[in-house]
Parts: sequence; C-alpha cells; structure tokens
Amino acid sequence: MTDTLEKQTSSALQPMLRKLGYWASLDSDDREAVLALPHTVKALSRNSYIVREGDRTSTSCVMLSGYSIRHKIVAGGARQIVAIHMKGELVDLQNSLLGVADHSVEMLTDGRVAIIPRDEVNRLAFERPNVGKAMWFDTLVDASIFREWVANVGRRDSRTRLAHLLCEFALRLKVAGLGEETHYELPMTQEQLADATGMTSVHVNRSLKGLEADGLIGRSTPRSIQIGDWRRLASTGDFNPTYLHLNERELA
Amino acid sequence: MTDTLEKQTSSALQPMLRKLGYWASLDSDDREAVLALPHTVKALSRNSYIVREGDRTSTSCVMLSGYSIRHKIVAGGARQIVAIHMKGELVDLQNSLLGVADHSVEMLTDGRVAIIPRDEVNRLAFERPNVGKAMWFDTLVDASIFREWVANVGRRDSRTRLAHLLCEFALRLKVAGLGEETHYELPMTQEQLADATGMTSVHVNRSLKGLEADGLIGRSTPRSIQIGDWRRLASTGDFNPTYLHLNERELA
DNA sequence: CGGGAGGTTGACAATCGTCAATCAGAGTGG
DNA sequence: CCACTCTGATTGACGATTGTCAACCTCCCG
Repeated sequence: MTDTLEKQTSSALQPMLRKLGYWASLDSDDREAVLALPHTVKALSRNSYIVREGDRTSTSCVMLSGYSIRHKIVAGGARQIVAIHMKGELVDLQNSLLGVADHSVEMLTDGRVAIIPRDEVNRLAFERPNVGKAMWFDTLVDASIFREWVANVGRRDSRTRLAHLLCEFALRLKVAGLGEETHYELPMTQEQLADATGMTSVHVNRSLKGLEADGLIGRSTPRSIQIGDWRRLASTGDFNPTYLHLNERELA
Repeated sequence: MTDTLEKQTSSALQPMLRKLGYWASLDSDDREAVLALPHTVKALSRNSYIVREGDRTSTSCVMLSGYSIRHKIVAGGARQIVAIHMKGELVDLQNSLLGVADHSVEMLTDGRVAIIPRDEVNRLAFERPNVGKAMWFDTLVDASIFREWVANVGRRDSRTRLAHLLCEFALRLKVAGLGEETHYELPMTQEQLADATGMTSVHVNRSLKGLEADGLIGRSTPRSIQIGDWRRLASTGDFNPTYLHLNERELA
C-alpha cells in the first residue's frame, strides 16, 4: 500500500490496476499479474460499437481513455442507456462471462480500450484471489449502480433524476482522477442524457435550464457543468453516494 | 452431471446447490462443500426485514421458501423495488460483500432463509473455483436483470412494463420449479407491483384489467394469473428472455 | 458559405398520478 | 353465525408531469 511506485508503467493496463487496487489491496505479485494480462489496445471512434446485443463475445475490455455506454433497445426503437463507463473501468466482464450479450456497448467519445481474452480474466481471478475479489467486488458495485438507476428512473421526477445523474457523474469523475467536483464537461448530448434518464431530449433541456435558473448548476457552454453548491445539488438530486461504495476519504 | 443422486439431502442448502448447479457444472466435492457451508435456518414472517439500508452486514442468505424483495426508498418516501427473489436464490452476496447495505431486503411472504457467514462464502468461492464461478455468474445474472429493469422502468409504457414483469415472473417460477408457465399465483399486492414497475397501484390495477380485457391474461382471483397465449403476452411485454441467461432447454 | 448536429423554445396532447369513494374477502370476537 | 375491522382491489373524476411535433437557433467544420 505504501510503496506506490509502480514498476511496470509501460503496460497499458495501468488504469485497470488503479481501479482494482481501489477495491482491494493488491500485493506486488498481484499487480504484476494484472499488468501482465495479454491484451491488445484498440483506438475506437465515437459511436463505434464494442459489443452488440446478441453477440457472442469471448473478450472483456478495459477503458483506457474516453467514455462508453451500455444500452438496450426496446420495442418501438426507444433506447435506454443503462451505464456509462470511464477510464479504468472494466467494461465487459458482464457480457463476456455470460456468453451472449444482453445489451450493446458503444463508444460515447473517441477513446482507447484494451481487449483481454475472457479466459485470461477467469484464470487470473482464481489464480490470484486478491485480484479475483477485486473483480468480483467491481461487478457488485456495478450491480449496485444499476439498482440505483432503477430507483432513479422508476421513482424520481425528471428534475431530481437529472440532478442525480449530474452528481453521480461528478463524483465518479473525481474518483477516477478525471476532474473536479466543481466543474466538468459532459461527454454526452442531451439526447443521450435523455436515454440515460428515461426522459426525452426536450425535457432534459428544460430540466437542465430549470436547474440552471435555480442556481443549482452553471453552464458556460451547454455541456460544461459548474457546481457551485454541491450540497444543494446533491439534495435536489436525492443523491446519497453510498451506492458507489467509495472509500471514506472520497466522500469528503 | 449424470449421477444426480444427492447424498446430503439433509442439508437445508439444497435449493442453493440447485441454483449454483444451474450456472456451472459442479463435481461431487464441490457439491459437498456447498452443502457443508455453516448456516443457520431462520423462519421469517411477511414484511420482516432481512437487511436494512445502511446496515453493516457480514452474512449472506439463501431463500429456502417464500419470496423476498430488495428495495430502495427515495426522497419523499416513495419506494422502488429493484428485485424479487425466490427459492434457491442468493439474496445477499450483494450487500454483505460490499459492507454497508445500499438497499433493504424484506420478506414478501412468510418463508425460511439460511444465513451464511460472508467469510465462509468468500472462502468457498476461492477454494473451489467451480463454485466461485457459479457464484460470480449468479451475481452477473442478477446484474443483467437489473439492467433489464432499468430499461423496463425507463423506456416502456405501463402496460408493456407490467406485461414484462408478469412474463419474467412466470419464467423464473418455472425455472425454479415453482410453477407452470400457464398459471401462477402472484405473491405480491398491486401496490408492490407498482413499486416494482415505477407505477402507482391505481394504474397497476387499470393496466392489469386492460391486459385482462384484451385476453392477454386471465385472473380467477386478483392474484392468480393465467397465461393463455404466452407468445402474445411476451410480445406485448416486449419480453425477450435473453437477459435471464437461462439454458437452452428452458426457453422452449 | 452551406450543411449538419445539437441545443432551445412554444403549443398542444396524453399518459399517468392524485384523491377519494366503494367494494370484496379474510380473520376475529361475541 | 354475524357484526366488525382491516387489508387490498376497484373505479371515477380530475390534474399535472412529461411526451410530441415542429420550428428556429447556434456553433462548428469543410
């Protein structure tokens, strides 16, 4: 824990290690094993798909830069975004371990991912229990976020729902070392915000302006969000970060 | 796989074994290890809580009989049910491994559960990789169901939403060996259906009657559901069982 | 300068929630 | 056996949050 100097800074999997190390303490053997995972790095452009619903995948992947989303299409063509992923996150344990993809994963922005064979992930998980626990923990936290999203779209009004998403995003960005809590750039259009919150883009626009009018957020450009009073925004968003299962120090 | 005669029929954990065996093939050592998990059986009455949001739990539990739900309370007191659990299901890997519960688990009916210390579950998972894989797989399927629920609540209209839930329930009951696909008893009130689908009880009632009026379901009593034409109900419910990740044979 | 994507706004419609009354069935005590 | 009570189901009238449609605006980029 204290010898934070990493030897293998050369591996592209550094962001994954950071993430796993966040959930469980890994010794140097664990870390080496993670960084030694065979993988190929791939640059992907916005709107390209990592996995399509129905695919049979046998690889997992880790976000190295950029953002991606998971989504489902319902009858009638409407789309629901069920998760947003950022640097370091394990994007597809989910689909790959289950065999046939029950949802699609799409790049939200340009970015790079590392592709890892599923079998290698599986092997590592059981050869190095610390790593396995971290990965398991990671999937459990993902599940926790899904649950919060169910509650968010199911039982909160649109204003609260949006504010909640803005809070979650802010905090996750901060934890991932990608931004401040006071200001960040949304990587998504209002239509995509709508698909994530079960609203329409028109209503997202109105709600966003509503939050702005009430001084809860500032927007120097449509996508850049400033949060003046975190407490107040969290309160209107009914945002309690417990479900993110962060370490104590992050919740200051 | 072929020698299906179980020796330890005495263990209360039989339903858990059935479930895990569904996800991965377990050899006889694996099975014995599962059944040998230390546990205490507890009878719980309807509306009693297994875990409350905010609790620090160090035990997991398995449903032996009856039904339970996971739910979250949002600002204003509204409730969202995020999962329904039935016999054999591992109800609380989720909360217990994560430390502090991000949601409550409540009995929907009278029933019995087996309480297992978290550490024992953890130990078993890594001592017997087959079992560990089955448990991991189980949590991934749970997550998949959460994703479907996000889509259900976020992007489907109330009629479709309800029909979807009825289909999911029917199929899961069948797989758990608890009923037929053509007829079953709902273990929940309309208010609870509402909390699961993000609706109000009044609207659940109307939608249910709507489905009935259109001949999609029959109801001899308010809670007993008959499904005449599965295809038609599945179609109006936009129900595609992929997300349940069942074995081929179950999807006939 | 033209085209396109995304953001903004208004008028209108509708799904769904709220409130409140009534009904039906199960369990209880007399 | 019957009133009484409680929970859950059902129904109607009404209101409002949110969706739909469509126009227009703004910025970016070739």
